[in-house]
Amino acid sequence: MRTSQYLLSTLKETPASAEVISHQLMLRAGLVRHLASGLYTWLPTGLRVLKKVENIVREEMQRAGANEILMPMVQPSDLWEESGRWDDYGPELLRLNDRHQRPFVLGPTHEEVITKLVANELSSYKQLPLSLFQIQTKFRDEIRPRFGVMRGREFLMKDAYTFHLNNQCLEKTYQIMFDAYCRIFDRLGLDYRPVLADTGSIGGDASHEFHVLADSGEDDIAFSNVSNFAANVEKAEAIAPTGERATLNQEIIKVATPNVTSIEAVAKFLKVDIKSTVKTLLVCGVETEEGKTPIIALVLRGDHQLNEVKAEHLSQVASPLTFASDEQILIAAQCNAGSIGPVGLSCKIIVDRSAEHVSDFVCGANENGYHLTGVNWERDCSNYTVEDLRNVVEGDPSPCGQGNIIIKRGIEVGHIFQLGEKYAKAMGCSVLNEGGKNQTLTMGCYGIGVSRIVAAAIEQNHDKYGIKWPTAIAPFAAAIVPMNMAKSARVKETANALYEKLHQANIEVLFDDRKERPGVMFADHELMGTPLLLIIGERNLDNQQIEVKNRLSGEKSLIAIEDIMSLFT
RNA sequence: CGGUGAUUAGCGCAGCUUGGUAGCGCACUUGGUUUGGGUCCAAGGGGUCGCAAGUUCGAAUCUUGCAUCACCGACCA
Repeated sequence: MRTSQYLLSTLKETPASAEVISHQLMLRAGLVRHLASGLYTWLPTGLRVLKKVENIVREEMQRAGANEILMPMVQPSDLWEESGRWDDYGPELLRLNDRHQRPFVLGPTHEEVITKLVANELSSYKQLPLSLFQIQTKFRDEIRPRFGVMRGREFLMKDAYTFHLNNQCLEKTYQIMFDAYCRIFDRLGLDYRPVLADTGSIGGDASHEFHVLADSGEDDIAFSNVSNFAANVEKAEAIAPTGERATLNQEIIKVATPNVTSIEAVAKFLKVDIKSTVKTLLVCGVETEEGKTPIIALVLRGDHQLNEVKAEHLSQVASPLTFASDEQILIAAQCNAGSIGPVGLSCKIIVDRSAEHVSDFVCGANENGYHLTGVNWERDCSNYTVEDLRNVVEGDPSPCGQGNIIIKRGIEVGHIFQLGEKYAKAMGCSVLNEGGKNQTLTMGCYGIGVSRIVAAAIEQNHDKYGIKWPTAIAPFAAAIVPMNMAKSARVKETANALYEKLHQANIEVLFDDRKERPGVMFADHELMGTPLLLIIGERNLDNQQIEVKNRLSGEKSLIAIEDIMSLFT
């Protein structure tokens, strides 16, 4: 490709709306352009990278035995009604009507379509297991798109679905997919980790997320500093403190704490360690048969954070997690949110394992402007149950039993899980088994955010000059950068000949034939992250050499023109 | 949806307090100059100042409403 025929749109200045480095560089290097919130046009350079990621994903899926298909993005609503997600999915699902006022959705995912397809196509256990995948645009009307293509509303995703007669078979395929994912991220050249994940509303047994480690990531990942344990903080168990609770030696006292509501302020005001306080959060419970919403108190140690996923999984707690309104709080505790405590509370009380381990603690008095000190479990409050409710924090013992937790940020680029029968049952997806009986299939599903990977790769690979693409996904293998081609016939001839040679050899090379000064060219190619610059100048032509600069290592070297192909083997 | 901030040329910004013919840098066009790290000089083109209403002789500037965008929280590949 010659720059004179190429849409090379680099920017010197960073657009003000771009917050994270990958978004800034994607705009500056001319990879994408913003159209509307969460919607981006991929320019030639960006599309080249996207296609490379896509191809690696495709090759590894095929190697794992999956068949590529392509499903429609626009899907009839009745499929979604059949699965129950027409009501469950919420406003993230973009719904639209066609000219006959028939309702459709823009596909955020394709479980319905594929399960229906397989229900129609398969009839015998002999056809199992079956793996299908597609690489396609998804649309999710995200509440808050951000960080460019990292969280767009429209994005490119690889979604694979596998179908099995039983769980053993599903587990086997799940492992094959797990391994395929590892190969994909290895080939992409990214620093990533598979981590244990919450299975979410879908349920099922096993689930892993694949995270690219980066400080700008939106997820917290808990690692063990000793073993290879890794889990999303949402999922990581906070194990119960060991040993006996310290013996109580204080009497319960009510103290005035005027206008002090937050737990930090209370600890400071009363001059106690925040670890000797507990906080009480009121949430909605599961609706009763009479249609009433009970209130449930969740009690955590003052310095700990509620893990909403864990709370939501409790059978008594409403899902999605809903905090009690101010009115509900007033009715349940006779006070405002800043003064609630477990003592004397009449609603169901669930105490976090760590909160249950403190003695002589401080908590709200269920009276505005007052807290209690010297409170103790059992003596002062006994009607409660104990659960794991909090987020793990750095230094906690690892749930694997080895070492302590450290926490790092990650960008979720893949998620695999065992779906079970949920969709197969709903969509009537079954085959005849060996005994000639109808048997519902069990499914797995496996996603990769292809466009997100592009952004994640940049987050992990850049310097002050621009992007440093891992070789496997660089938009071009090399750029030919001639010095003052307009003045030197020799440089021009050599550059053209070199370009023809590389082009003939199917090497993706960008020939910078602009009439620009060298500095401009260098800056642009470094911004775009081209791995190799082939610099042709009068200086080295007497020796039939050109200079090669490596973007990743920064090394410069001279190479004989005739040996140029050795760079690409 | 809640909180914060923004909206003036393709991009980055000034002008608004104190209303009076819309400006700077980059980019773009033309000519010259320079040519191994974003040269320099000159001349140009490009804006109904987010939209609407109001106040006023006069609004980018003051008032009100609306829209859009971004960031912080719940969603997720």
